[in-house]
Amino acid sequence: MLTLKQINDNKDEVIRKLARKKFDGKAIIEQVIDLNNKRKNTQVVLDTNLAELNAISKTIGQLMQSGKKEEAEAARAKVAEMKEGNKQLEAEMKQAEEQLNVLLCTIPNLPCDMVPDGCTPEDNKIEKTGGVMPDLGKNALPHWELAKKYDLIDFELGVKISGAGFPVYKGKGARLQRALINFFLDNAREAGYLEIQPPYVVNAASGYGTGQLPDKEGQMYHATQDDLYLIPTAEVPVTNIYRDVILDKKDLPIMNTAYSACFRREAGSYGKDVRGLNRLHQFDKVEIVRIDTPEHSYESLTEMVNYVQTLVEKLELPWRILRLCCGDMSFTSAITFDFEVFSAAQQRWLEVSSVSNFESYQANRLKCRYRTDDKKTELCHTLNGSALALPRIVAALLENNQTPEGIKIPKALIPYTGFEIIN
RNA sequence: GGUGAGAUGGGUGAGUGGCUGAAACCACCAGUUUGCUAAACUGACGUACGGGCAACUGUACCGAGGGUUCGAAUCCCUCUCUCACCGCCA
Repeated sequence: MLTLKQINDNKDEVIRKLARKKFDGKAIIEQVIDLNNKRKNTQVVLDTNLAELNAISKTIGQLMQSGKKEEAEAARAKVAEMKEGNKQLEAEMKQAEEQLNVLLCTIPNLPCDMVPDGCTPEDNKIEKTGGVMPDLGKNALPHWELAKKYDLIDFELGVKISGAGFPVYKGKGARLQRALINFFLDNAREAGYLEIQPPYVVNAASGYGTGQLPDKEGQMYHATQDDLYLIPTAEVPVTNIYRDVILDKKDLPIMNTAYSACFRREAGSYGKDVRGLNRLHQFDKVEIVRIDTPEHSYESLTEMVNYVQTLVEKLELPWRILRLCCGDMSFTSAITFDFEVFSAAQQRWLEVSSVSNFESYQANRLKCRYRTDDKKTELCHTLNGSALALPRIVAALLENNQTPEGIKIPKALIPYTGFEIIN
């Protein structure tokens, strides 16, 4: 969430930036500022009262010890009535704080100045493209047909065991999954990321820390008996490592990577958009996470985008980078670059990565801070990106590399798969 | 699942009603000494929200929430978590 300081100091700018994100913040920002002022005024009175009470209590102790009973009793009576008023003030403080918190949670992050205007995916800006579009001729098969033909993935079997959106990978299909995970993790490690193996279920505090809760509760599977949530991405457990932590500046940027299975309920969509591997309830992903100083976070973002680019290049897929417009970005993001690869049989671009800088928005909820050179604490910036999500990569690999002889594995991946062709 | 013990500052750990925002030690930071390093010595050393131009200062926080009391880390209640032993088990 935004900080009160951000809102107080730059009210008009905040409202203007929120408007770019199609969020009418005028009323709510005014409300936040009023509420905060009210809270401050109440605190001044309450603190003064408490200071007086503390002083009197101390006096009573001294009077008792020196045996001045009557004076002590008199002071006691005085204190009793003061306390009543304080109860009221305390309740007001608490209420104001709670209301503030609720309001702040409903305000999205501000888009940074480099984010283009716009509302819909059509307004996203194509930043960069690369790779070669394959020419598959007339009889190209979509990946779900290829998966069946070569017995790589069994969607119906998944339905039997779990439900739609839980495919069963078999044989070279399963080995391809494992190869990609290792390939991505090894690359991340070589790029300087520390590998983490996080828990796949998290508590409510973690869900809140990264912003899945309280609003997007429905997106996560919830194990109600133990009140734990299945993670929708490794971002949740990994980022929460740094919840309520004050980092040393010399340890920044923190660079973590983690593989995890990801679980998403995602009710709603149907049809060809969700056919095959395009959208699943369970999928595999390697995530990269960075925690950095505000001064350096945009350099980190560039490095992350460049790193993801190396992955799609090594996989020899046609790719493009989109700079998302204000309206298409997530609630918590300040700027987002999406990576898409072209899936040639479906003839469509598939999103395989989303790299974002959240600036201090997430860190404020997480209370993730670092110590500046002058020993002050300041909120960190958090960033993350997929590197990469497997299913759509697999879809594109299968479709783009199909030949009459079989499906060819890109060179960089062969050491990981142990085979060069699926036939 | 059963039984017992516990939760205090970056760490170890003292503290059973006022002199404790918290001893001591370690770590970290600044300085002195010293060819360098080390050692030794001196000092500083929690977080948040306020007030003040500032020096500085108020309040809250000893797992969380409530209660008793003029006054709670300390007493009472509830919850959460951790550890140990037993049982079960990958």
